[in-house]
Amino acid sequence: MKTWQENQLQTLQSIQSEQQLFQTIASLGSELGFDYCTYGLRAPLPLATPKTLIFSNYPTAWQARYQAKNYLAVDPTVHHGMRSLLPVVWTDNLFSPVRELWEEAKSFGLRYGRAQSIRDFNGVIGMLTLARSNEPITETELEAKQFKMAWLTQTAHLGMSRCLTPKLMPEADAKLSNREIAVLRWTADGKTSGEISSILNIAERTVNFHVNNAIAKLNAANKTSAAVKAALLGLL
Amino acid sequence: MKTWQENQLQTLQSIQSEQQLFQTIASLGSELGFDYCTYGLRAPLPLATPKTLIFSNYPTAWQARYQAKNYLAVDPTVHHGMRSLLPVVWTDNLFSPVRELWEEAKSFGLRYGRAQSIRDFNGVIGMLTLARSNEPITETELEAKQFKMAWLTQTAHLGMSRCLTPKLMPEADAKLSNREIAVLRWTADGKTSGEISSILNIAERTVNFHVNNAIAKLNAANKTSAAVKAALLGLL
DNA sequence: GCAGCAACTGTCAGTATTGACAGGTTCTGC
DNA sequence: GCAGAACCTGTCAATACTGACAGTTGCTGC
Repeated sequence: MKTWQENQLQTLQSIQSEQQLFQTIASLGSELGFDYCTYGLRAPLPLATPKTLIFSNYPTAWQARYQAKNYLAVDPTVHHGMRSLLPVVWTDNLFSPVRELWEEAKSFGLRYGRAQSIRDFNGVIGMLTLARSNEPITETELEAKQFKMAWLTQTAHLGMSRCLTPKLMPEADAKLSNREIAVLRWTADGKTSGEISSILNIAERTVNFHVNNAIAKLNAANKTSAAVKAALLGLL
Repeated sequence: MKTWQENQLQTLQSIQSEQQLFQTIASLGSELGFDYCTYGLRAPLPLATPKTLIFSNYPTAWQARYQAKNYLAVDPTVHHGMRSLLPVVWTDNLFSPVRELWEEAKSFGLRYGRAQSIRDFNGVIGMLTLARSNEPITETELEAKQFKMAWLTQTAHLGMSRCLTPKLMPEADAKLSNREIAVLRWTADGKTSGEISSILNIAERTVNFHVNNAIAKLNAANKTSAAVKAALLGLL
């Protein structure tokens, strides 16, 4: 017999389309008592212009508004989710720096919500928000549901990132050879080609050879970019 | 009134010594029915020689044995925890590649266990293992406790990494200026100083100036190392 | 007003990296 | 036996980075 969690997990892991996956997640959120559900995913690369994807069943008018005003850049829940794994519940205090966003959200019926983020081993961040219009979230309810919500955040992200990571970051499953990995590791630690050649007892030319192969495999512009990509993607 | 989770969280966040913290975590594990508890933490830097810390109340003889045979390098639970956020339950199948380790562990009374890892926004990985000698872990028990165990994994790591990150990676709280961050971001994406000077409309010399300041603040040997450190530590 | 910081710019010599030239060895799987 | 991969090595010219020289400007907080 499978546990409830394993069943849920298996379901979420077997779905191949991200749209269907989100529908399933939203319905699990609904079972937990939340009409609205939003899942956001942020790739760690490229660093200067990070890619963010959002799946949501919020009212479309609010989604449009949110995008038009670029609320993503100032949303305190997003800000929190970018630097903490702890769940956060929507409060007046949380939204105090951006009163306008908060008032507008409430006018669209988004009054009570809870968000939590997670970071996987490819460096991809996922954030799941569950929200509703009517009933405030009580301490008692939190106590009862916190675990399930955390679990849903995690499994939702596992499923979604499985679908989306290959599209957003094709380099994530580059196969680096052992030598390429070793050389990149030392490079990332700040060693020059000459130093690495001493460490590995090979010619400096060979070090550069492996570095260049890694640069090509990672579709990087240079050594620095290759080292950063490999490190962020957990290839080292 | 605070929820059970918030209380636990607050307790774990208020303790300052990592030893005391581990004691508290172990007793929470005990409440969940597991006599043995191990928490391992792995810093993402340096890449070539990563630092790992382990806190454990396993029999000391087994801990010594584990270290002597360098089982850390082959332990399948560690291997799993390094690349997946999913919990893993000890099974014969899991340990099939390293029968020796598994037989020895059992001889020390480590028969039934469950491990899960987590990765925070500094890139630090934490893994919590709960184990016991006598009673097998049933599906029913898992279903009942999975959420709490996941929660404990998370809060344990939050507390432990709060204590240990400053010691292991002092650069983690380096304060980079806005320009330093911008320049490092583009550097990490593979742009040369000349390209960045065009992007930011400043002289190439100025780009190098900011890069050098960042290198100093991050205690890095060169540009590449600075970019990798900043990226892995989430400073960008 | 002034200290301190962030941001900006210049030159120059020495060192490192990149890209393109052209190979050889060793091992694994079919 | 042979293809393919990983691993290894050499030279050379162009480009990029590093470190040390020596400043100016503008803003913030005391």
